[in-house]
Amino acid sequence: MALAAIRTDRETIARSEDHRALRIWLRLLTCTQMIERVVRSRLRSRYRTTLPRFDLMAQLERHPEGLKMNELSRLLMVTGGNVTAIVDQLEKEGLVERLDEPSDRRAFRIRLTKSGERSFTDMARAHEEWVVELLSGLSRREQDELLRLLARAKEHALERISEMRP
Amino acid sequence: MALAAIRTDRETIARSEDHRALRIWLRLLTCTQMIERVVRSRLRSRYRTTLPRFDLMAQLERHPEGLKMNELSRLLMVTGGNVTAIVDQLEKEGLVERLDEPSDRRAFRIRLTKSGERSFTDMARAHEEWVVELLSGLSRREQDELLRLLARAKEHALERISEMRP
DNA sequence: CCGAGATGCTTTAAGCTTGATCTATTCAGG
DNA sequence: CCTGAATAGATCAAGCTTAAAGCATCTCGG
Repeated sequence: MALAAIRTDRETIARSEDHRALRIWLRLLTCTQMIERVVRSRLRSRYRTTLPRFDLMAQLERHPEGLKMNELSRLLMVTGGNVTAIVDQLEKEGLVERLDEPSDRRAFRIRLTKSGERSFTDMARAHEEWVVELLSGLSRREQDELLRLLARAKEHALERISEMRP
Repeated sequence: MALAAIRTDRETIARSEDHRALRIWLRLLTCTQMIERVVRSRLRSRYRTTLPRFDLMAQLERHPEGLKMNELSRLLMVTGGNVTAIVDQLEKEGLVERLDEPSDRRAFRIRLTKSGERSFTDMARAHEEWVVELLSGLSRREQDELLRLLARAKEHALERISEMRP
């Protein structure tokens, strides 16, 4: 829930030029949250898991040699404390394992177990189907254009962020 | 954190047609989360508040006559239990008040206090500046096009959702 | 070689969120 | 008028998330 100050029904006519930015922001939020809600709900009801766990397993699936906690933290863009708790849960379910890192006794290397690999493959297939279906209303050209605009919005926002002081 | 199964660095060349949908989804997520993170951080450090509270106050600012809990729940798209906790916190800080609803003894009407109105006006101005700045890298035409594509993506996704079984 | 600073991971408190459940109240139909 | 169903809001357990603090370990410069 992260709705900005804007007219009663979200996407209404802007009061001024500046409101376009607020409307874009609001639409980004509602689109993202709508798809996220569907995905979260499906993962919970069909696989008894959660989206953060799924995402973490997705990162591990792409790195068969495993990832360190701080690498997971960076890739997933969440804090180390959060990664610790999610890895704890997955380890408890036997889906991942913590392996010692010989070159650094502070660190661990997290890897999917065999059970975790099978489980993830199953969920990933369904996940892709859901996302494809939810976004299938856009034509090929519209999808390409949306990708391009989101990429531009992101890179410009990143520029602004690096220029801003906290 | 809701990253899907996709190539190591997020926005890489799709393996197949279906991956375009995943890439769009991923870009939606990273754009949204990036802006959200900035806004949350600013609200916390400069105003000692949180984004959900800001959003709730935004809804109340537009309804001077107040809103019932279930109306807030619907507008903010979160569960009633969540609204209860956030209203509790804002009431404790003297920013909102719960008024009896004469026609229904089960219900309350939530309204901003004078203090809450002043506080919100202050934050809303800053919030709009931040969002405008973060999205200012896009041209006017690109912003219009992004709004249009997000609207189309949303309406199509809504259609799919209403057709899907849970 | 040693000490200060940095790093990796964990723990803690606080906040948000959901879905299920509970109590009090309202409403509609017989 | 009465009863069963629905509704409004609160509570609870579980999960995610952050920022800050703590401990163990590593690195680098003097």
